[in-house]
Amino acid sequence: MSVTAIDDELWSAVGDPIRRQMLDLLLAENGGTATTLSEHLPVTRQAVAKHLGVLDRVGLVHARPLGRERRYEVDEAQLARAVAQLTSVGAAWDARLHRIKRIAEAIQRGQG
Amino acid sequence: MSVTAIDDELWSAVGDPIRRQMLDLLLAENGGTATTLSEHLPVTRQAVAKHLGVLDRVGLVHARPLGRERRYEVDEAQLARAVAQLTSVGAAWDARLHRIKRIAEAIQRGQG
DNA sequence: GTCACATGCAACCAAAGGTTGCGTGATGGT
DNA sequence: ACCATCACGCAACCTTTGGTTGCATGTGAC
Repeated sequence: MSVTAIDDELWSAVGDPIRRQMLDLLLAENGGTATTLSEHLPVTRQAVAKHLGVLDRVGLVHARPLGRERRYEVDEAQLARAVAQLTSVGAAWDARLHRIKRIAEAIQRGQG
Repeated sequence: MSVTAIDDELWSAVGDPIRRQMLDLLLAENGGTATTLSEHLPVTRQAVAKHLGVLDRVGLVHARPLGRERRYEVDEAQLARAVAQLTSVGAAWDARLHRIKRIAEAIQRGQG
């Protein structure tokens, strides 16, 4: 199996900078709507709504109708899973880099 | 500054699943060309060449003409930087999640 | 009821990822 | 030296994705 044995959908969901900011905002303000989020972002409400759709589809957020609003909240378990995957990929690359470094050093010793 | 105080270009470079696989392959095989990489990937050589262009532009890989080939190698320092950023974003979200959990527990204690 | 506001929907645009086809330049065998 | 081959680069074209504007709908407040 590949080093990046992760859920590509989940990764690509957090791969977009706007979506990352949205997750930040949702965490910071404990939820929000397309309208409130768009006030803090450089894109329109409709663009935010589409991103919320993406995040919803991969389960990173959930919507709840609240009056005439549609309030979104972060699914903490799913975000934790995404964080774990980020960490995992980073760790894998890190391990490869370290292994390469060890091999390089071994060669150095052998030749030096 | 935002929690995701990272270089968006660098992130979006590793945000693409094909490019992540390419980095894996380049690390595993200690470099490669568009042709050799495409043999292990579900896309054409031309697509791989475009991705290599992206990775090259953000400095994650460097090309070196070698005979009639154009061999690419990972820039270890830059990849380490990318890994650090992945880890950093993950850590930030993780901290927020933990803080939320603590607050929730405090409320629980207060109400219980 | 009516006015305001938050959404939802549709059409339209631009950039990114992908493909095919073709031209070119260096390798290598004869 | 010659020619077939292999690796590349370039260009045209297609599809998806992120973004916009404009308009219709529904819910809340007064």
